[in-house]
Order: sequence, then C-alpha cells, then structure tokens
Amino acid sequence: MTIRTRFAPSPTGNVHIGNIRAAIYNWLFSRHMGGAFLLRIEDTDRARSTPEAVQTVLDALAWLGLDHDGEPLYQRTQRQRHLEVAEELLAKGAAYKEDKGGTGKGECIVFKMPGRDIAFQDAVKGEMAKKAEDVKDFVLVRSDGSPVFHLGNVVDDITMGITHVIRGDDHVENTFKHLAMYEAIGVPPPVFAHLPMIVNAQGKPYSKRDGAAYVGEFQKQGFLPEALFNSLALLGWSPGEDREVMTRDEMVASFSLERVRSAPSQLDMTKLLWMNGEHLKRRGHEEIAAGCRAAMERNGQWREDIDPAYFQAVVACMGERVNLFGDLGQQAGFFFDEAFPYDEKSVRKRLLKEGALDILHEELAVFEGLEPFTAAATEAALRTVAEQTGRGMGALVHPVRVAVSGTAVGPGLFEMLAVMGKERVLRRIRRTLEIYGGG
RNA sequence: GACCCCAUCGUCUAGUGGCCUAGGACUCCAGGUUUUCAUCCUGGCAACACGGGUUCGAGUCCCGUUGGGGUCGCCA
Repeated sequence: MTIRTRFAPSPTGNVHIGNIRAAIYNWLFSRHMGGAFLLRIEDTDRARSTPEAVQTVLDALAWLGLDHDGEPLYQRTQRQRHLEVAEELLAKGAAYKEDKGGTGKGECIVFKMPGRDIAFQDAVKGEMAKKAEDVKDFVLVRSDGSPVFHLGNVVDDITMGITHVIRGDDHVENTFKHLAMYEAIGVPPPVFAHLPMIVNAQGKPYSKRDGAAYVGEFQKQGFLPEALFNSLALLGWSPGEDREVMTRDEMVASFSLERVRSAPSQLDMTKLLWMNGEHLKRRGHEEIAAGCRAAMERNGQWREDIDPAYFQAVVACMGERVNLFGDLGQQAGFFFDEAFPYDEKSVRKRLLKEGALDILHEELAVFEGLEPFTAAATEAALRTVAEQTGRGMGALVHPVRVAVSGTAVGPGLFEMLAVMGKERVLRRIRRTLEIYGGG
C-alpha cells in the first residue's frame, strides 16, 4: 500500500507555525515512505477564503519546499459528494433529521453515534479509547443545507485515498467521531497521528501575542526556510542521535512517527536564531548577499548606487557576524552610507582619549602613501608604526576603526579597510579629524 | 463540571529496567585565541514534579496526588 498524507488548511490569510509543522510532518513522513503528499484547501468559509488567503498558503508551502503531489483539492468543489454521503447515511439509518437544539431554524442532518465504545491506535499517542456515552451525536449538514467540517473532512480524505492523517492534538476528540463515520460509510479508516501543540512560556497554545506566529513573519525577518523547517521539525521530533542541524534530505531519511513526542513544546527564538546562523554558513556568499540585499530592500536600507561587487565584498567581510539576513543592514550600514552615525560611547573611548587623534593623523599620513592598499599592507604599515613608536596595536587600531565606521565593533579592521578601499578610508579619516577637532 | 492527554536541566531533547554519580544542543558564566565584536577552543552552572507500589534493581512499569493542556457548537 502506498502511503498518502495530506495537509488540509483552511485559508485564513495567515499560516500558523503549529499548522505548518503539521504540514512538515506529513511531508516528511510521506517522503520518507516514498508516498504521496496531497494538498486540500478547506475553503468552505467563503468570507475568509479569498484568493489571496489561498495564495498565502501556497506561498508558505513553496517557501519551505513542501511540494505536494497532484493538484490541490478545493473543498468547495466537493459539496455534492458531501451531501450524497449524508443522504446515504440517512438511508442506512446512521443519521437522522432533527431540529437539533430546538433552534427553530429547521431540520439538520445529525450523525448517530453507534452506542459502542471506540478505540484506536494513535501513531504517536498510542492506545486511545472513549466510552460510548462520552461522544455525542453531531451535526453533519446544517439546516441551510451546508455540510459541516466533520463531513467534508472525512469524505474528502476518503476520496483522496488518504492513508495517514497527521494533525494537531486539538483533533483527538474529533477522531472518535470520524472513526464512527468511517465505519458507517463502510470504508476502513486511515492511521491517525496527533501532534502535540506548540505552546508559549505559559503552556498555552502559541499565538500571535507570543511573537512571530506566522510563516510570513519569519520570512520577512530574514530567516532561512531551511532553518525554520529544521527548527520546527525538531519541536516534538528528534532523530535520536545527537544531531540537530540537518538538511531536508537528512530529515526525510531518518523521520518516523514513532519518534514523535507526545508532550507539547515551546519555540525558542534564541535557538532558532542560532539554527539560522548554522544554515547560513552552509550557503554561498552569493546567496547570502542576495538574502541580505532583499532584507535591506524590505527595510528601506538599500540604495541603487550600491556597487554589487562592493556589496558582495562587504558580505564576505562580515562573514559569520550575520545570523539573520537583516543583520547586515543593521550592523554594516556604515559601509554604504557616507553619513554614517558616530557611536558616542565609541568616540569617547577610542577617539577622544589622549593622543588618539594625533595617532590618527600619523596613520592618515602613512595610509596616504600606501600602495597597494591591501589588508596585508595596512597591517604591515601599522605594525611598523607600532614598533617605531613603541605603542601597542590596540592603540593604533581603535581610532581608525571608529574613524571609518563610527563604531568600536565590526569585522577585522584590515579586511574592512581593504574592502572600503583607500579613497574611502582616507576621506573618512579626514572627515573624522575635521569633526573632532584634530584637523 | 465531564471526558481525554501530558510531565527529564530555563528552553529543545537523548533515555524503551541495570551501560545514568542522567548524555547532547541553545542560553548563561569563567578562561583561552583575536586590534574590537563575532567566530572558534576549553571548562562550568543546571533536570528525572511528588507519594506509594512492582522488582535483586526504576528516569524507564503500575496506582495515586499535584500541576499543565485539549475537547465538550447548526466553528474549523
């Protein structure tokens, strides 16, 4: 039997991380088993299910590389089938008509629970059982003739030939109802697996109030899709070796439902950030540059006059200081902006110390005559000055750093100078001397 | 309230009766490398919720307690 799983979101305009993790597990499981991963759009809520909302789901899946097999099934198109099945159940005596709750809205079709205890083997939670009296009859078709979630869900899973339903913990109670429906319809049920929820620090379901909760937000912040994928996959599942940073293929190879935990877990943003950095290291400089540029464009930091080669060099120079694409614009803005701000504390500590401006004068003179202006050359030049004057390298390095970047922290000074180029460095040092009265 | 589920360092987790004086990762702290920051290296802090059983032996099995969560719609 070929495994068939599905992701069945109702398009609301956002894709919650708990939801997308269910998609990830479905995808991982079917890819591991060599099966199919299908997509069903539960778009019966006409008001919310706009084309844009559907596109948001598609975009999130595409971004994370969760490719689905075949065309997505739009639940709206299955209405006839849903109602047919309801009629069949009515004919079989497995459902009845009633004005449930005495609302006065008219009769609806109600599913009759079989009056027997129901049990099943959950692929992650194990033995699950429910007493007959603990599951009540429920509505299948509303009095206005529209099918309800349970009907559509089960009927569509049957028509799609779903063999494994992997979904959130909040559906366990529904499973008893669904199981009874499968039996009444006369179709063997799929395997069910219920995933623990992603919760916040208080143990409540993780929501928008707790921070970034939607896939789109992580994307906007400059996270790598493989890092979010990796982190989410590890929330409730682990390969059982001490491996954490993994590629999609590695996860596909070692995924199994048996290794999914049944306790809820929290998403740790700090670790996500670290994970992102790890995945970033695995990408090439060009890709990182492209991502940083995209982030800068989003944040309004990009300027059309930035030279591509210079940008590329800056990215290489920043190296592992970048954990998030957005970091570059944040930490290395001075590379691109001649009017970069001077950090007050850095100026006080490195530039206004006695003698610092005099040193900067000397360095300016040395750099003016330096050719070529490479990292090795500037370093050698400053070492010579250090020997001649008997000063430590620190005393020479810091004033230059602040003069050209406005801050005391950043990449290695000599690489930084080489990337900036002689002309820019001289201009910035002169400007700094003018501002701080050394000139 | 009823029913169901869950419970190892702050967080993510390993652990399926002896290999556990409980391992890894993130964070944090200390030291080292470095011109700064970051990286990197070394070391450190830190957990089996509690109480009963079962057993020669329990983080691992059973029962209970406590705590947390989920579900009880003509929502999905």
